[in-house]
Amino acid sequence: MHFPSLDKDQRRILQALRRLGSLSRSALAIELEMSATALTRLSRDLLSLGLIEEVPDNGAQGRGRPAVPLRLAAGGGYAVGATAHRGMLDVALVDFTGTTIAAHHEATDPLDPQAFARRVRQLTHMLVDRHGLLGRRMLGIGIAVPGPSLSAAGDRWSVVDVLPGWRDAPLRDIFSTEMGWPLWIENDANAAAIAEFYLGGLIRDFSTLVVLLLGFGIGAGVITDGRLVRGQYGVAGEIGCLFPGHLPRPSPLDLLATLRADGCDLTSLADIDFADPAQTPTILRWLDRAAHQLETVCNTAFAWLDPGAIMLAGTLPPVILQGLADRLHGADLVTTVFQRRPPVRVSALRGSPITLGAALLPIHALSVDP
Amino acid sequence: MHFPSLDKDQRRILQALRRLGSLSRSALAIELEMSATALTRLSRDLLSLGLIEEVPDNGAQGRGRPAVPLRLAAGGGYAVGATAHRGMLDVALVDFTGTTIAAHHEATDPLDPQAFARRVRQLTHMLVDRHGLLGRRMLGIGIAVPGPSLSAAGDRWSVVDVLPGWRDAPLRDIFSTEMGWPLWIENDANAAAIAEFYLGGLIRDFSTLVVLLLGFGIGAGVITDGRLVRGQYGVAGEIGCLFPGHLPRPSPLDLLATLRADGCDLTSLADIDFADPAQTPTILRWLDRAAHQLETVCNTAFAWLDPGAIMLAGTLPPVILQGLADRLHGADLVTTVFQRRPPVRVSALRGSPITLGAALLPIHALSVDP
DNA sequence: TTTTTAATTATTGTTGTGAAAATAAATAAA
DNA sequence: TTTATTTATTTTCACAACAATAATTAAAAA
Repeated sequence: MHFPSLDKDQRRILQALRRLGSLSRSALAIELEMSATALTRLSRDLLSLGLIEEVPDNGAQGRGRPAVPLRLAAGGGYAVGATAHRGMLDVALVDFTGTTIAAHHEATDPLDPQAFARRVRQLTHMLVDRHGLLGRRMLGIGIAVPGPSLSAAGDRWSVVDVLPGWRDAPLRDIFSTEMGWPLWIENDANAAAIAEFYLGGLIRDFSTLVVLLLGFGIGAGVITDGRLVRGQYGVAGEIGCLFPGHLPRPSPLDLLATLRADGCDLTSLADIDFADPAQTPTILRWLDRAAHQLETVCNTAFAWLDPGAIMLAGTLPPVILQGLADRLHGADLVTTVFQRRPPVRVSALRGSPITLGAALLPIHALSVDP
Repeated sequence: MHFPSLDKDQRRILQALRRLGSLSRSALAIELEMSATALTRLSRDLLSLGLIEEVPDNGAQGRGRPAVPLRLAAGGGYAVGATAHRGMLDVALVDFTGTTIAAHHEATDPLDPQAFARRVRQLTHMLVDRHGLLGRRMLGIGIAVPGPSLSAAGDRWSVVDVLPGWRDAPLRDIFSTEMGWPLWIENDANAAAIAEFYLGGLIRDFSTLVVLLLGFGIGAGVITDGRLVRGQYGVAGEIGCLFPGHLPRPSPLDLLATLRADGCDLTSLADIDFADPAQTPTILRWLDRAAHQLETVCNTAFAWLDPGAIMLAGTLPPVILQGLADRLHGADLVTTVFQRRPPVRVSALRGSPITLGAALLPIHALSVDP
């Protein structure tokens, strides 16, 4: 049922195109240090698989036969991503280039894994139908889950208690029997890291990065040398434990609680409004405190991992994330190697990086060797 | 000049033997999920390269043709490791299994990179001669250097100022012109991590680990999924920066300074003696403080990297390292996943893990794909 | 001698490879 | 307009690597 696995050289071609956009065969041959012959053959195979395509109408380039650039083909296939949250369900479809084809968001009652899988399957069928993808190649589905990315046995997940009925469930079995597609299950922060890597443009400049996900709790996804870091037991990046239990953590829920304690009458994260004069002072104060708490996180990330960038992502309004980034940017972080400024950025993705990253998991798996 | 690079499957065989000791061809075929035919061919090649050998006199095993276990061949080659310290120079030779053939330690005046390379070459020739290795295959030399493991340009090293004349020197050029052997240059803590991985037995149980190196400063080497983590700019694991500049760091030099401040008349680390009643109280006090400082380091290591084990290594007497480990072991670390105890251990290597790790670099390079 | 398990050897077909030659498609020059 | 030149890509071709199957040999115990 899996997509025929690709050659190492084919993978290298795809990854080069993902990083550099479009390149002619001869430019690829130079970039990847392969013979033109090999490149002709490999690109022919990838073309016939529909994973890449020739760029039409390419302008004048000087003497000689004009080069025909190659690029990833949107029609190379599509992949599905789904996120399991408390009280909501996100599904996204992306094409082979990573572009979003469709996204769906809905509020739900808490679902057990079986019900979740059934609903995701329904939604996928609906979206596939609506966007005319029936004939196209389905590369697989990625599911982002809050909690560690592996377990002792390798198939059970210690999902945090926001999802009743999920703890220690054999998610892989449940999902794959329910859906039948090639399946990837990943921690939500890791999924977000994948999304920022491929869609946030980080792949162009960096091979090592950290994504801080301020969601229901606080987690991090780590990529080094283009690979996800999961750790010995799958709990790498679980930085929530760095915050003492009796103190508030710099999460969106904490901001909400802070605002409420200050007398603001908010019911959900969506009500947070930096422009509201009643909220502004509290938010500013919270930003200072949260940034201060995150300083430690960033410092230890730099010390241990030396990422090319730290991305902030999560459910907070962009203004607020930017406020955190500005404060961290001005802070006295330890990354003074090579005189660079602390490269803390804010996610610029449209759509949930978690769900998009989940959808990219099947595509990522095509690009890196096992 | 490089050793002919090995096949992916050949590497897998070598790595399996390194992890499991010795296995028969059929056991390897099962372990690595390859056909017996393939295993015959691959092992024949490795045998003729002299990298593996058949284990003689293998006892009775029941009916059927007895299996002939294979193991790594000590005669498969030798590798050299050298460490550049302030005021001393370490060289070690290891065989292909990683066993130490010879080690040499000498005090020197501060050397510039050229003089260091010349001296290392001299010593290597001497040791090769003395141990009759002339006909054997030289796999290369690894050099461990204090400081980041890469640089912006990729060939210059920001070696810390303990080595005058080394900062920003093009070490790769200098060493390879001076010595002519296949060359690896690595951060000292990373080298120590390689040594603990292969020689400390960690490879048997873990693929992710952290080595804390308490040397002149304090650094760490990180291995995830069997690969060294270097980070975007080669400063991953440079955890010295986590300690505020105005406070003492829990390094051997700091212990020495603390002892002196308490009136003990010591001239070097070698004079530190836990059994000396004049020192014991100070050392105990220092242990408590140092362990407390290292708690943060361990916690952030667990949070970011989820290592299977954290090894303590360095120039301190084993009793003192063990004291640190005991305190960390009892401390309230965050690694309560799967109810395991914090796996903080003390290096049990005989010989300097830095120099041994440097010597293992050429061997490690044979085992992992680029 | 038979049985059992380990390891090797044909045998065959597939696949991937680089070098060199050939072809394609443009610009520059005559 | 024609021809030469240049660069990109493809084809041809001889060959090495490799895997899987089946048949064979090896070395022991029953």
